[in-house]
Amino acid sequence: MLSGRQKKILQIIVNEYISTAQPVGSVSIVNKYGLKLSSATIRNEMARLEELGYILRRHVSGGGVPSDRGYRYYVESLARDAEVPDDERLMLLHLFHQVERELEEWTHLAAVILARMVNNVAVVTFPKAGECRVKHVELVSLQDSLALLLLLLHEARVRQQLIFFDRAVTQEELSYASRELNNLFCGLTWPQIAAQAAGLPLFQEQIKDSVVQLMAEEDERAYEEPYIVGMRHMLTQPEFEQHQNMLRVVELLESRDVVRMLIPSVLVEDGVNVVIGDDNPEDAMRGCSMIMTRYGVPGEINGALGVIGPTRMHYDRAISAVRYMGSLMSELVSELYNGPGRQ
Amino acid sequence: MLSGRQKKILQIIVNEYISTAQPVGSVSIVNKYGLKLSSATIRNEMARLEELGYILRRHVSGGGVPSDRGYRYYVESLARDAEVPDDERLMLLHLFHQVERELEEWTHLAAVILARMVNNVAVVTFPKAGECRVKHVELVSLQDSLALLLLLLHEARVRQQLIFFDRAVTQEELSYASRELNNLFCGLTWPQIAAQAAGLPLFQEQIKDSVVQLMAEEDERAYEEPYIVGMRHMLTQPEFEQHQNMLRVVELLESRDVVRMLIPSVLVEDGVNVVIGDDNPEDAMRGCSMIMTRYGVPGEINGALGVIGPTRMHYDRAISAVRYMGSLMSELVSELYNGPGRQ
DNA sequence: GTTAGCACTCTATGTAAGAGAGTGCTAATG
DNA sequence: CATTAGCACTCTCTTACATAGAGTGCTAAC
Repeated sequence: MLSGRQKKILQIIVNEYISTAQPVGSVSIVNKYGLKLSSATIRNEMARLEELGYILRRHVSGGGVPSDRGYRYYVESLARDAEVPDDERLMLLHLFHQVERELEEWTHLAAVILARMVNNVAVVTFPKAGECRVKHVELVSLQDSLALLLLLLHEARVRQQLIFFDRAVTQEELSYASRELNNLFCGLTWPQIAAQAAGLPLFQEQIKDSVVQLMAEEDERAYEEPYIVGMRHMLTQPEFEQHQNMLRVVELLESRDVVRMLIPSVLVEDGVNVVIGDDNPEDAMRGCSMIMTRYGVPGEINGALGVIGPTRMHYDRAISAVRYMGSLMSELVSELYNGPGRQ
Repeated sequence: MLSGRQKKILQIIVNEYISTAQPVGSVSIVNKYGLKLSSATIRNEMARLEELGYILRRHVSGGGVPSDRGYRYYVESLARDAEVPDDERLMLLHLFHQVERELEEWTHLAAVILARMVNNVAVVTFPKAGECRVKHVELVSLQDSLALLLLLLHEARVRQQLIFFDRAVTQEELSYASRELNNLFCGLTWPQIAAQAAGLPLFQEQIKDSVVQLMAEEDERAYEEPYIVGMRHMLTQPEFEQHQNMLRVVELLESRDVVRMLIPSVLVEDGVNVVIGDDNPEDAMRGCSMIMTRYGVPGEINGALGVIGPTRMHYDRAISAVRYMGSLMSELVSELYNGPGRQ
């Protein structure tokens, strides 16, 4: 266990290192924070902190740098409860009400704003229901034997696909089929649709296949295209001045795989999730931390959003920003989903 | 005018510098390319080339580096006619036929492939018709007074918008309105729709407004979201080892503004468009070149695609790749647009 | 338990020297 | 007259070394 003084010193070291990116020495601690202690005492305590693994030294006589463990302690005991100041909240609310009432706009805006708030990369996924259900089916003839299938799913999500028939099909036939299939499919998930008895006209069968295929794809690619925004901010951080570090992270982020892989785990638990340094599954992300949260309507719609940056990051700011943005997006989504009628 | 020999030497210098990123000296030219000339002669010619502005020297006694002018000459006279080898073409064709028959998939795939072909950033816009026209209108009731407007435009592009009515509206009313409005709007542009005489039921008027608004937006934001892919490739280039250079370019690319601004000019002329170094309007792009082309169906659908990289880039490869990708995408688009019936 | 004092360590910075690459010029050559 | 050999010269890059500065660890005194 850390003593109160050790805690305090650790906090100072982390704060100082976070904002200067320079190893923190015992003298500067005394000078800047006016403790009623001498540098020698600080040194003793720092030696203890190093022993316990909370700080590291790059060289025997270089100042202290927080270890992952140090950051973790800092986050657990000191940075959890920060809040976004009221005026900033207001400004954000305002921003969100200025754009179109559309999920796509919102998720994108959330990513851009979040990235700017924390000066790092922001990740925001499009929210998605557990299993998609048909809301409406529409067929539009494009040419003789070519039609467009429009599939409206719950949460106002639209999917489309071209369908080629092996014979000419008129718009009337298609309209009729739309009505039929709407009655049959509305409200169902794709396994339910697939399980329906056959016996449809041949070309309706073909449409059914397309519907099932589209929905299966949709369910499968859970969080396909997260917005990943703000590299320009993150790359101004001094840790990325070395070309190699920078490259590894850019590669990883641009491929999106990592981010995508990480998201499912976030959705399990509620609240803000902080992954620091070594905890990252991916090697290239060892020097980075991620702060993520789920958002949406519990049990109905789930999205994830968060921040990625170097381990040396303003955790208090990042955590509060992520938490607030999550709650804001949850509100927006549930408003959209449950309808705006019931204020 | 350059003599044949000067041309040859310039070509060697550019080639050599492109692949090594090192200033090219007179001796290495003689050694590597087995010219029947001494290094002194090469030096004389290089002095002349420098005088004419085709090459630069960083220091009095550092080898030659192509200037923007040198690159331009190189591109004009030497790299215009390269072609993508047949086997690579086949492979690409194959790749495109493996994915879904969908524009979005294609544009994204084109960007990814192009970036990998040239080891730089690729830009691909979604193609877009000059003026969008209504193909189909559909209305789906979501709640009492909330409906979703689905607007299908030509080129199988779908737009959607939520509409709030000030009274409850049934699905029957909406379906009826869909049919009515389809008859009225089908094939029209938004100014034509807006110009139609009024006299519709009030809530249909509201739908009309939404349609017009959606289409106007669509026409306005011409090339909104180009795919910009492959930073990881470009950033491996040695010119981006300096943090500053890297930052400037990442910032520019991530903001997308520049790319968006550049695209209209590309669409004017046919063929592959090469912008080298200083020609770039944006300061931060001075060290970069862009190779762009339009694609699509002339006069009907236009998209742009191309490559961005440091001025020291494999122009022959880049130009041939862009040209081929343009023609490939044009084929795909026109096939989709004119229908696949007429091979 | 805390602190002053001091020797010690490591980095960062600046300077100097030498190697290497490449040039420009001059004079000789075919 | 174009070409070439030869050579002095220039500039960068690397290595080595010295120095200043920051910071520590330890010991002894308070």
